[in-house]
Amino acid sequence: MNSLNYAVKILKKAGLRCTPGRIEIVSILLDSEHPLSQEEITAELSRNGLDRVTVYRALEAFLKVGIVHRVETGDRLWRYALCACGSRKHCHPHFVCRECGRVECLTGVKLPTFTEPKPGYKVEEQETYLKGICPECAEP
Amino acid sequence: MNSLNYAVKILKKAGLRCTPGRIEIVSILLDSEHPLSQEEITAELSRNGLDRVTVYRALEAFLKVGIVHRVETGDRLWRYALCACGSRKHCHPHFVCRECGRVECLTGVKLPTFTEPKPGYKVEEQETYLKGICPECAEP
DNA sequence: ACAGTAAACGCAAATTTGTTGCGTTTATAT
DNA sequence: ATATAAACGCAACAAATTTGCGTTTACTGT
Ligand SMILES: [Mn+2]
Ligand SMILES: [Mn+2]
Ligand SMILES: [Zn+2]
Ligand SMILES: [Zn+2]
Repeated sequence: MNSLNYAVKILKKAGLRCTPGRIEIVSILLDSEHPLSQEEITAELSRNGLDRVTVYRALEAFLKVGIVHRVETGDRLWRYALCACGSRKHCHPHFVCRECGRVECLTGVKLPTFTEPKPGYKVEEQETYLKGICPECAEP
Repeated sequence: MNSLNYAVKILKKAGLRCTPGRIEIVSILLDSEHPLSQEEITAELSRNGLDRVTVYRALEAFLKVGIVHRVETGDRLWRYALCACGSRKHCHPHFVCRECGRVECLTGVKLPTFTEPKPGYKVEEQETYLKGICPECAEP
């Protein structure tokens, strides 16, 4: 199944409307290997694409129903990726390259469990960011 | 030793000038149990406090010499806390309450080690945020 | 197929958070 | 005491995201 058809399926299952714009956003996220910002998504939209505001609102809606997760690396840019785990919660750590800024989902890596780091503190979700140098930016 | 005198010591040791403004910022951070944003710091400054630009520049200088660390919880607000470890790198996870938004340094909790999560990815620093409910926001 | 309705959209303006430029003041070393 | 670079204040700027509001469109049920 191509990513456009799969996008429709994802939206339907989430109870969202299948507008051409939202289908394309989901499909772009499906085809991307790493989390994307609004600007990166807008740049990949076909001609006569969507307004920025519309992209923001779509991503917010996707987050609410849990089909994407939001990656917050501290550069004040929000990036979004489709969830394999079907929840808006993070189920893997993320790698951030200090050289090229690229962000990557470390889907194969387990998160350690912090159930109650201090008495009375209930942990519901965990985010772990590993910052360093990616293979492409490493000295050859 | 009161926090004002201790602040002077910290600034001197870091090679920064001991201006009344910077002494007060360090002292506010010393007295705080949790990381503070520019706005929170400005609010605690004595009358005829500092310009907000000055506070930002002081925090940036503190970060550069490693006397504070910056906490980035994804709400687009940077918060700063004094380092026990004497480095700008994170040496403990942080807790974020989804109810009251309060951020806390979990100084007692060890960070797990991810040396090379994927082949070729060199990790230099790690940030871990635990999100959930703090004791004060938990149902009684 | 058709009408009603709430969701999605586009555009303009606003908001939030942090940055830059530049002239003035001040802490500190000599 | 003086020189000098660091620190400061103010105004303007900048980037990312949000809000308001009127219009369009996808779906639901005839
Ligand atoms: Mn991810
Ligand atoms: Mn901390
Ligand atoms: Zn890189
Ligand atoms: Zn709380």
